[in-house]
Amino acid sequence: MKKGKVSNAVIRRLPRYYRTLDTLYREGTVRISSSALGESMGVTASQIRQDLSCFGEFGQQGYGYNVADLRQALSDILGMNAGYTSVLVGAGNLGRALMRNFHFNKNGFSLSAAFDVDPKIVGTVLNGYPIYSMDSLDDYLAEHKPSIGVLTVPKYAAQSVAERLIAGGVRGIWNFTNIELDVSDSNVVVESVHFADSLLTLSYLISE
Amino acid sequence: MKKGKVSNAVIRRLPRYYRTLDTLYREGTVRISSSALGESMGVTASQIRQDLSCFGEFGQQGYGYNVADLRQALSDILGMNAGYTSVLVGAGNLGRALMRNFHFNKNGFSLSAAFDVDPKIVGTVLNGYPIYSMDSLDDYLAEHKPSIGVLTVPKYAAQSVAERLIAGGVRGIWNFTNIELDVSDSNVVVESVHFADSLLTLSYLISE
DNA sequence: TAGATTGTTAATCGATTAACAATC
DNA sequence: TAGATTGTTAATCGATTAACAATC
Repeated sequence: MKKGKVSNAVIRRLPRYYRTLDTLYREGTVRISSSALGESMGVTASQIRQDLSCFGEFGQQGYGYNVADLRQALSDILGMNAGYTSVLVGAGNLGRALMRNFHFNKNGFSLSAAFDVDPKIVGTVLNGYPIYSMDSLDDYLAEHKPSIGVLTVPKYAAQSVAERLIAGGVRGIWNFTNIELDVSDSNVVVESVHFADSLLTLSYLISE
Repeated sequence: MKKGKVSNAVIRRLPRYYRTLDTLYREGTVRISSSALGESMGVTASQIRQDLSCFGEFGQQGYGYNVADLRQALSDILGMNAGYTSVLVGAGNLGRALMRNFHFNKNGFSLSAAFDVDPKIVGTVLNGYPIYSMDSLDDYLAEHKPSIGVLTVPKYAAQSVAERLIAGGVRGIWNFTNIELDVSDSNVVVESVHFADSLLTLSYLISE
């Protein structure tokens, strides 16, 4: 779908474009110009037009962008309609918080199952998601071939579980553990949510 | 403490420098050169030296950097030793996951209390942190003047709670809600953890 | 001392912004 | 049509990398 080399800076802005367009769409806004969109997001109109031009032509001279169409285009670009599937490994506090609160479906990912070592929760169902034993992870991966694995295990288990996920064929790991995963397979993408980095950035900013 | 204008790109790299140095420190590494550090982090030695030069001189020609000293310097730069305090608002799944698993102290923030609307948990203590009623939030802020507020409330409550935190004098908000907070006070910093943006970035990357 | 490695200046590269012809 | 706004090219700005004198 994508063409040419899209810079990381652009890629990181795409979700926010989508999110803003989605809000406008839900509010019933029909059209918006790059300058109005830029104003509302605190970026320049030039940047928006330049960024979008990496993927095609979505606007119309003299009119701007149709909100519904651009939202749809962005969701396609982001792969939200590709039918990606996911499994979650580690149904502790954070894993359960994601299972209960995070809208996987709204973001294009169906979550099919969770895995944990704790026999007290293995076999239960949380918010509609079954929790299976870690022992069955590898067989499950082989059978269902999920696109990504959500990694919410304790730190010490992170690397070994990541390797099992990769051996099982996932294409991406959504990493919530605070370690740098050592992933040699260059076809597997790791996206990390580093809570501590975020808090320390805030700490720096309030220190200035 | 900081001098001059430090670019956002540099600021965002600081926590990772700290994290890497901390790991080296715990492993007992005494000294490291910018090239060795760069190699292990996947960045150039030039960038590390250039970044650090924003804050002072921490190395020694022919030797490199003393790991313990540089780690300490980074923690100072990040404000980890400034005695910052925090409160958490919204003790739902995510809030409780943070209270149980996130090491506030290791990151220089003492968490003094949590607040929630649910009468079933108000008055309880979780992992040593007392959970108080939302009704008492404003008085608590006035009395204790925490540095930051951790915002883990439901979406619909986010903006109004943020305003109460700001009125109560916090200098920063660590925002886990998926909305763009409208903060007019330019002295208050908002740092957001956008789960959906992170997952959508991963989605894009595996689509390539 | 000789070798290593810093901090910093200069060169390069890439990303953002400005400008404008095309055109709805 | 006239006004508005795009997509894109050119100009600017900023960030990264390379080079090297200083020096431990």
